[in-house]
Amino acid sequence: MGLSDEQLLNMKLKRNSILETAIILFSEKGYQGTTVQNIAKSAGVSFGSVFTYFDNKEHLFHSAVIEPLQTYSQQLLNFNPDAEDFMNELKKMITDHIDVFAGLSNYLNLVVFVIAQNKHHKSTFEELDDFHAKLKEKLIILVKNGQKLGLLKIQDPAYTAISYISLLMGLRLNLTDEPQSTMWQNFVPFAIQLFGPKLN
Amino acid sequence: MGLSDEQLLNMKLKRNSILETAIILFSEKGYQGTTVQNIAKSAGVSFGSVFTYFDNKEHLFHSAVIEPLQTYSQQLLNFNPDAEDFMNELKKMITDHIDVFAGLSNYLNLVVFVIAQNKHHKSTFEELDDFHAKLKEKLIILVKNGQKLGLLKIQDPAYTAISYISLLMGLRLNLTDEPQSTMWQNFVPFAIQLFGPKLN
Amino acid sequence: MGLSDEQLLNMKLKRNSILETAIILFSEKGYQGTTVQNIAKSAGVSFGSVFTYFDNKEHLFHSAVIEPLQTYSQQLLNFNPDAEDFMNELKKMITDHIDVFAGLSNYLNLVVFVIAQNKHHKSTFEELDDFHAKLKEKLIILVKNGQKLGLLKIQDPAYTAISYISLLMGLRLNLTDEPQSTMWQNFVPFAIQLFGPKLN
Amino acid sequence: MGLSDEQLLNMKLKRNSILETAIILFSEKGYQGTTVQNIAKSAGVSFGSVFTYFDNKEHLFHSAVIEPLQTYSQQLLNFNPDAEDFMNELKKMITDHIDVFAGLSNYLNLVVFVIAQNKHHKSTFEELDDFHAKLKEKLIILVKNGQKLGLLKIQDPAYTAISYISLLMGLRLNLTDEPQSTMWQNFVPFAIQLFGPKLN
DNA sequence: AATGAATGAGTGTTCATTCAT
DNA sequence: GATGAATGAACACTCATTCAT
Repeated sequence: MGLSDEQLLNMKLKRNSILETAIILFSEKGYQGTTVQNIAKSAGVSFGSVFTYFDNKEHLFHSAVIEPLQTYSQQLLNFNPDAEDFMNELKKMITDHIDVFAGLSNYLNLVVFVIAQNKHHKSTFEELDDFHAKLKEKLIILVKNGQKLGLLKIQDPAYTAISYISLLMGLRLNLTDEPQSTMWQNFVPFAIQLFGPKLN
Repeated sequence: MGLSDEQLLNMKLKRNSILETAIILFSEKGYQGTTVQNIAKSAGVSFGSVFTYFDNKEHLFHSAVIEPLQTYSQQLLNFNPDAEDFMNELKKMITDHIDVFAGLSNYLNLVVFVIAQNKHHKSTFEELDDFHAKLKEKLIILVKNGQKLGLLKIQDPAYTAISYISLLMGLRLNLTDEPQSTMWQNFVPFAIQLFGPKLN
Repeated sequence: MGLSDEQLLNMKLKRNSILETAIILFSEKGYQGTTVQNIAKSAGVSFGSVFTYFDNKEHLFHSAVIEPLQTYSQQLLNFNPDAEDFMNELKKMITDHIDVFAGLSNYLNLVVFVIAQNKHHKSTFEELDDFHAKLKEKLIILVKNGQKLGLLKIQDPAYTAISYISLLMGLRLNLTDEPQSTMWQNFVPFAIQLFGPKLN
Repeated sequence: MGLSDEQLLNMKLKRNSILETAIILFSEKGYQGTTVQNIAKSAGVSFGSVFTYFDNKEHLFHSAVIEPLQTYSQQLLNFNPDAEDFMNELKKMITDHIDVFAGLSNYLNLVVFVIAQNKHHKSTFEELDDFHAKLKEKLIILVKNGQKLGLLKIQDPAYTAISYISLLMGLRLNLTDEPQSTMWQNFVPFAIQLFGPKLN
């Protein structure tokens, strides 16, 4: 006997509720500082239900890090390195990226925990690292095009990409308290400068 | 009858050994992921000895974060915002800062943990934040002077300072694996660009 | 879906088993001399189960002292200070009290520990003290009535009550080893004498 | 080379200071609730010194219970069961006993702990029990004499002795808070009644 | 004799995981 | 599938005792 659609929907909602709660709690208190009980209570589900949806705590953590990555990954990779109107595309990309990072508040803490404890969360770290490599590669292509077009100064494209990503992550750490405010947009010009534009 | 000089020296060494081990382990596995037993074994002292030198685990963590801060703080504040040869001072400062951050490898993870879990490590966070504010203020003065001298483009000095610090922290996170290599120096030009120099 | 009736009954039995074991062990070895492990093993439950039923050791101790008090309290207050046949009521009360104290063997040690360490078990002590005050008050009324009726010699009713309670407690301490024997009944006449009866 | 008189005196004083502190602390917090560190600090001696004077904690506890017993024992046995003026001797004895118990405040807690935990403090308990037996025997002789002289009603002398000792101990437990006040003397008539005097 | 650092067994408590209902 | 009681390994911390100085 299969489950009714309603039941299936219900389960999906429940799983989501657990996952979202987990992201918040893990990001505030870390992996070890968060208990399964905490998550269950905050998510309003019974203790045992957490294990119905996730094999164990480590899997839950993994899902909390990796599942949102799909969305963010799309948003962050959503630029055209071969765009004709290069400078506009660059500005648009940076503006979009800043927007995404401004909204990441809880989630980025998770990423930082995984990076900091990469030996403990090995497979999770590797998935994050894959995305990081992908983003870096696409940025390198972008930079190379900008330089070919004579719109960016000549400087190492890989270091440019790393600097840029680092700035975004560093900002997220430094502005932890900030409301996801318009203030973030003020950093767009600084990010652009890292790319070495010949004219602003 | 007090303790002999030799004993006192020995105790100092022992305390140091515990503290340095704690920095490494806390930075690799976080506060909750590190056990006092771990630290004792790695430091080659008995379990009980840790408590001879530190009241409890929280105090040990606090010391692990705050005591090295004295050294780093001096190094990072060691620049002259009113220097006559402004551009040279700016380059020298950035080169020095990059050097310091290149060597921070384990320690910065600790800082990141404190920022990420600032509610849990409240008093520790506040001390870090004090230093951060101090550094920011001094950088702002520097930027203002550079702009007054006509050597830097006009842009908000506070945002400049935040961008710069964020870049340094972001780099440290992204280059976790890197040997404290000469590679780091390649990021100096990118950091300089954040300050908006009129001529490179 | 709640728990089945059978489960609920089982839990009740388990809680009781822990509590009774705790009373025995605490009374034999004191609060600090008894470990939670001891109690769990003697009660035949797992270590963790103790904490399923009692928040912590202090709460368990509190329950071990206070819960039986309800029963004993009823038994000890079960006399009529205004009875018409005064001397019979007095004798009946004393006989009953001696019976209760004869059966208290383990429990009274607990009470004694709480009194002796009243600063450490403050709230528990206060609850015991409340009962003590209630018993004393009711005894005072009884004595006053006996004196009004001309059946008891005139002596301070409060001191009479204290002497009587003290005798009961002192006996329990001194007869620790005694089987809860008929021997106890031999002390009834001595207790009566404390009340100063004009004719025996 | 022997120790000077001054040194010997000093050691005696130090040992005494430790012992007296131990009596107070053990009586307030029990054997397990008191740490050697506590005692050392309160006595104003170094931690290690405690072990210079007492082999271990158990020995210290034993001494704290047994050494004062010499004094109290003498005071409590200081009556003449064959006195000619029987009733006066009885009253004097009771008055003296009440005085001693009024002053016993801390010490009696110790006794109670030993009785309550007699299995744990076995040898200490036995020494206390010896004294108890001695006191009981002497009281029995006294009672027998009083009955022979026709001054006390006929009742079992052993139970009389036990009742009397129980009353004293019970009072001490019940009046823990009381200043060692004159109030205690008010209980003399009640104690006398336990002996069954034909005329008061 | 005096000191207090060193040690590690033992304590109360937490918590991920299992499993019967 | 949902629940939460049961379990015991693991943790931070305490403390009696030892011992070098």
